[in-house]
Amino acid sequence: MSFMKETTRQKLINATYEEVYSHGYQGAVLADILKNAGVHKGSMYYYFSSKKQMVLAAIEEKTVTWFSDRYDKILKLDSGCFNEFIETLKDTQNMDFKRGCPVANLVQEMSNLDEDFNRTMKSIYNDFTERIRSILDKSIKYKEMKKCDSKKLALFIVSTIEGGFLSAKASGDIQEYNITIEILISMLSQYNIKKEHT
Amino acid sequence: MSFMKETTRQKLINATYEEVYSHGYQGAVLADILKNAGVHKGSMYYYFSSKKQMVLAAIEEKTVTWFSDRYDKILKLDSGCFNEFIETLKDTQNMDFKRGCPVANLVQEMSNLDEDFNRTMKSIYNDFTERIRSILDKSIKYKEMKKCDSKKLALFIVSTIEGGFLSAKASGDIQEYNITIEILISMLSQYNIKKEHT
DNA sequence: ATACATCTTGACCATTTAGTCAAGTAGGTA
DNA sequence: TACCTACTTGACTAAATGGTCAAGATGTAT
Repeated sequence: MSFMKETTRQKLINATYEEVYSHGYQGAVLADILKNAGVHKGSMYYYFSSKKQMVLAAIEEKTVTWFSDRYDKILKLDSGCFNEFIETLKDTQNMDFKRGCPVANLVQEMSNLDEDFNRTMKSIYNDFTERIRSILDKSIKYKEMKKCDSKKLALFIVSTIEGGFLSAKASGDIQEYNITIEILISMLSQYNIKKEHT
Repeated sequence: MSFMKETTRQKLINATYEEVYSHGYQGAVLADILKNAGVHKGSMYYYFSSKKQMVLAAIEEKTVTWFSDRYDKILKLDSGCFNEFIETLKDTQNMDFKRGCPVANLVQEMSNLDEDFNRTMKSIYNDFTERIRSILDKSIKYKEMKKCDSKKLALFIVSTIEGGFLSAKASGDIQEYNITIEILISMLSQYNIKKEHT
């Protein structure tokens, strides 16, 4: 029962996330979500009060993990944080350059149109930046990185990642992301404190 | 006649651009465009075969100038190109951070959904990058900038600008654009060849 | 004046789409 | 068995929206 409840709700959350990631919020068609979830309409309205509330729930529950899956393992490290971060930046696995960044997509589409979306996306975007900042702070703490304004630098890094993501989506060429990251890394290397031996 | 023709068509182009800039393509409502343009529906279908074709025309005609208005004056310069470029990056006039970058918005929303939009946005985005590249090449030519891979660097700069634009839209804080640009400029300064006197 | 081409008007249509609802099913419990 | 709560079903509705069309206006050339 409680198990079934989770299953139906989770099917909806998953299908909603996919549909919105592919078509945006305004382009997401409820009937298609329901078809892909294998759930009937009335059943959906048992769990969610509206399409918007369901999408908001899907975004919050699925997008938060998008970045954390990627960067949280770094925060568990004590040493090697900086290098591991650089390596992670280069890793394009699990990145869908055709559809772009699910967070950026919704920021662009909805932030200026709906206050609830604005709040949600702002929070997710900010969490991402704070996560990067934590990595920088740890790198500084462990003397792997020169002191700097980590808040500003984190914002710069996030902007560049998102911009690289966008460039790749615009051109249809993953290389544009890779090149952007390559230059970002070369610029970040001026903050790197090379270890002679460890 | 030919004058009236331009007027009606131009009213449609302008209203379409505004509507799409504000609500995206999928959120743009034809009736609202027509109301704002002060043009009747049948009249619109005299000039354009569909909503999509009208939007595509509006994007092409209005967005191409978005960046060129901003950067073309730099290309007319022979010396001082690099410094002028840096100054222009800092200039946030005519930038609407609530609505974001009109090009980026449409890339995010439509590039993976429609081949015509994909082609159009790719072309505009590429033109922008090429324009930046020309500025870099000129700076290098006039020895205001160190030699570098201007194509890659231009892409990096565009990615960062767009990412900064996105960050500002996400947070609702123009400062996030300013900070991103500030760090970009400090990183670009390593390419700068300082003139002792001129 | 007449005729032709260039636009304009707004009523009308077909489709899509989010949301409602009353009836039904199933599992647990007394 | 009887009953209750938790959930499911799918037909139905109302509104929004892109697109069509036939008739009308306007201007220009002969």
